[in-house]
Order: sequence, then structure tokens, then C-alpha cells
Amino acid sequence: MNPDALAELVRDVARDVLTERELDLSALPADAGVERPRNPEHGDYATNVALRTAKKAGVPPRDLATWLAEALAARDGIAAAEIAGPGFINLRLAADAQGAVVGDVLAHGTAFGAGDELAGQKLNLEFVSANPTGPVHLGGTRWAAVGDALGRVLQARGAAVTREYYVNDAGAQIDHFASSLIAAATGGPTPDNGYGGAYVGEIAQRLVAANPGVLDLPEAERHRVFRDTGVALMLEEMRSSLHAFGTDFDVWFSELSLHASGAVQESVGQLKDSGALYEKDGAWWLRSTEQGDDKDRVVIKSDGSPAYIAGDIAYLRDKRARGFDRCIYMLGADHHGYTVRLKAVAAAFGDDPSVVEVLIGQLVNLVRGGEPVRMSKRAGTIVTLEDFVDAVGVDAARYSLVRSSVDSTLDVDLDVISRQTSDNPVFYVQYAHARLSSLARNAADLGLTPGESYGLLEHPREGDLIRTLGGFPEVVRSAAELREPHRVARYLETLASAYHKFYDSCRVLPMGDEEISELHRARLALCVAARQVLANGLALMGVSAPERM
RNA sequence: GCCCCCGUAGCUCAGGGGAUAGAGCGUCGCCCUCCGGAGGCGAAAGCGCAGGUUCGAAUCCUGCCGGGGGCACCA
Repeated sequence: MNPDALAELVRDVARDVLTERELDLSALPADAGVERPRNPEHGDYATNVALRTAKKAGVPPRDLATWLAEALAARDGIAAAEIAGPGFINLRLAADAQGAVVGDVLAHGTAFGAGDELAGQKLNLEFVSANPTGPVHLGGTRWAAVGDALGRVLQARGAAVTREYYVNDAGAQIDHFASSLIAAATGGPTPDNGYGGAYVGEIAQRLVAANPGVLDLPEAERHRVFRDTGVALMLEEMRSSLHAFGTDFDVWFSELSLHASGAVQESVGQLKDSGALYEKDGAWWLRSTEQGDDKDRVVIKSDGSPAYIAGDIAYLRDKRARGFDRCIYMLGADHHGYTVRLKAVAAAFGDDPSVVEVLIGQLVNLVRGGEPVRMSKRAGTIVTLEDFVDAVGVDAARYSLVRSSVDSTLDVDLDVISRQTSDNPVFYVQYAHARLSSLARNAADLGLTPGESYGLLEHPREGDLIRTLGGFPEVVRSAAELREPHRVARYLETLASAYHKFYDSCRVLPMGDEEISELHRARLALCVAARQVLANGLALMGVSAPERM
């Protein structure tokens, strides 16, 4: 019996009891369920349903708990139901009922943990979207890991996900980038507001090599070639480093294309016509204060040119036209003020602002030997995605970024992560998987095959492991609902721990010439299930599940 | 001044109103006659402060203190 089934049973019994006692059925919370108590003495599962229902039903919690416990104890699969404290009911499952979870895992395989509550939802996930004026740095890397993992989690629960990268290839920064490339190609000094990293020289060199004679073009023409080709080369580099990182985008959306196609003009015109924008001081304004902004924002400047947000207006309209139910934006903390503006854009189109969902990720701080490392794209003293991966590898890099809530600023100590020791919890989780893989190989050598006598799995640590496995689908479900993929990472650490503890106490393979028993076979099944769930969880984070380490 | 995030063990971080607040690393002490010791067992050590809501608050609300990040007719 998995937690869902048990919760269903509890609600079922509660309805029976309330009906029988002629109490108010609506007192029962719809989400009444079970939880795993911290203290093992409190049973396999516990429910607070009596506490939550008693007041509204008008009966003392302990009385209600008593009735519920009696009724629960009589049900199949429940070995014991005891009242504790103010009205908790502590439940113990029969070993065979609980062990059936192992069979569930084996039956579902890679699909264990998947669900369908998001089926039919079309979600657009926009993340990274770093300016194509330099390599992806650490902040973008955090989103590359978290955004991709979130996409995997959402897909696992049934959503249709499009990963999208908004390319800011219009605007002054791009011109500064082009000027910097020209300066590098001609041996001139890096211009003010320009970019001076080593990568600028490399790209300039490649650009000139691929376009002989480009330096002899008239200035405007030369600038255009450097800008367009430079951005293309830069993007190709970013795309390939993101790919190596395990993050691939379905759509690379050009900001410039929105201007070139007239989409900006059209969408702004639409909002002018509908009265969503108003004119003041020669400019056109978005009523962002209606969504809580400090002040309204300019969409069309008084000189007639579009402000940055005009692109966002066209872009959101485009996304909605492509049929996305939700547009999720993942932004750095330095852009948090943008949240209300984007919601205001949705509202301007007459949409519910909740179609725009903005996730704010706090910044990643770099530390080296306790000293903070300053990041500056222009000075070239940045730590890039590639630097990070070179230092610790893709798995450790992704895992260390995904395992924490994006609400937390993250301190990454380069000295620590460069050591490549087992400081990182990813090794703990991967090791469990490797150990289980090894066990599977040994079992195969011995001719041991998984068995289904799950009722034999009565050791406390077998029970812990089984219950942990049973909790996986709910973890994935909540990670998707809350947009918090780090929950999966934390779960995996718990699972790895439960497995190691089990393995320390319970012998799986027959010793010496011991005969193969049903217990051996049931334990092997449990191990296969544990390995499956570890692999499924690691896959959700885009981290490999090694057979050997 | 206004807005967002954070404040939990020595460090980095978990903890969706529930019982005795957890993990990794670090410190100290244990455990290998065969399945991977990259493991297990034990010890020391913590919710910034003050109110409020609740049967029950690390969690929700308010205020204060401390840290980080934002507040453009820039992009």
C-alpha cells in the first residue's frame, strides 16, 4: 500500500465513521492524508485527520481518534492503529501490504514517479536568456540546471513543456559588443562600455578568418557584419556549452526578429487601440501600477522608439498565440522588479496575470578560500559555465546548483569544488546507485532473481526503505506543483541514506554456499526497486546514474 | 524611502501548521571472516529578536535587527 492508497483509505474510513455517528461530513478536509512520522516509535505512518476534523464536527479529538483507530484497525493491510498525543493516529502496515510498493516500482520502471495531473497543460519555460555578448556565467548556469530540471519534473507529471531562450540580440549592448570585436580585430583599445574578455579576441579572430576582407569594408557595413556574425558565433558557443551541460532548448527566440517582423509595432498598436496603453508627455505608457508597480512604464519613448518592454509585449503575445497556457519566466534577483511588469503586460492583453509566472532565482556567490570573487563580464574576470564544469564535472555542477532552493543565495567555494573530493552529496547518491548496480551484477552471477514475497521484508530498515520508495511520486508531484526541483535532490539523499542503512543491516546475496531463499529474492527485488528510483530521480535532475564509479 | 529574497549545527544548506528540527562536510569516539568502508553506529552543537493567529509555529501575520539584490523615456 502506497501513501496515496493509505490516505484514500483513511478518508474512506473517516467518512464511514462520520456518517455512522451522524456528524457533519463536510468537516473532513479533502486533503486529509498521512505523513511519515520522524520518530519510528510513532508507527509507519500517522494521520492528523482526527485533529483537523474534530472541531468542526463538534466532537473531542481523542474521541474521534478512538473511533477512527478502531475502524482503521479492522481494515485489510493495517496491522495496528494507535492513538497518541492530542489525537494523532499512528498506523502500522502489514508487511505484505507495505511491500507491494516494491512491485509497483518494478512494474512502472522508469515511469515510477510520473503522473498525469498536468496533462493537457502547455507550458513555456524561458530561462538563461543571457545576453549573447559573452559566455554563460554562473548565474545563468544556475538557471540552466534548475530550469532544465524543472522542465523534466513538469514533463514527468504530464505537462507539455517547451524550453525557450530569449536572445537579446537588439539594443545598445549588442553594438558595444560589435565595437569590442572590431577593436580586438584591429588591435585597438577596448571601447568604453565594451567587452574585454579573452573570448572577445577569440571570436574576433574566428570572425575575421571566416570572413576575409571584412576589415576593409566601409565602417557601417563592417559594424553590421561584426555584429551579426559576432552574435551568431557567440550564440553557437553558448549553445554548445549549454548542450555539454545537458541543457538543450527547443526554441531560441530572437528579440530582433520581433522588431524586424513588425510584431512589436502590431502588438503595441493593438494595446493602443484597446486603450490598454495611454499617452502622456509624448510617450506611451503601460499601466503597470495596476499590478502593483511603483509607477507606470514607458513602452514607446517620446522619440517614437520602443523601450525594451515593447519587445516583451510582442514576445508574450507570440507565446500566447503559440498556445501556451502558462509562460514561466526564470529571472535573476536583479530583475525581480520585472515580475509586475510582465504580469501587467498579460493584463494589458486582457489575460489573467497568472498566465505569467515569474520565478526569481537569487544570485550565486563565488568564494575562493573564503574571499569573495568579483564577477565582471566586461573585465573578463568571470567564472563561466564552462569553467565551472571543467572544475567539477557536469554532474557535480548540476547537482550542486539544483539541490538548493532558488530562493537562497548560494555560496560556491571554488577551492572546495575544485578539489573533486566526495564533499558533494551527488557522490553519496551516485555511489548508492553504483553500489546497487554492482549488487545486481553479482546477483546475476549467482543466478539470483527477484522474488515477490514482499511480506518477508519485515526488518525495520526494509520498512524504512520501502516507505521511502513509496514517497517518490509525491515528491515529484510537489516539486512540479511548487516549481521546486530541489525537492527531488533532497529526496534522493534521503533515499540513498535509507538504502545504505538497509544494506548495512540486511544481507542480500546468499553467503558462501548458502541456498537461495525467498528472502534473498525479495531483498533483491527491493534493491532493484531502489536502484530504479535512484535512477529515475537522478534523471529528473539531468545527472547521470553511474553503474560504476 | 519603497520592493524582492534570506537569517536554522563550526561551514554549506533542507525542513508545504504537527509529536524529540535534519543532511552533507568539519570535530571527537566506535564498527570490516564474504554483497563496493565513497558505507554504518554514537557524541558535542542550532530555529536573529519581540509580539500575534492556532489545540499546536522554524513554517502563517505584524514590527524590529542583520545580510544580499533591485528601484530608467537603459537593455
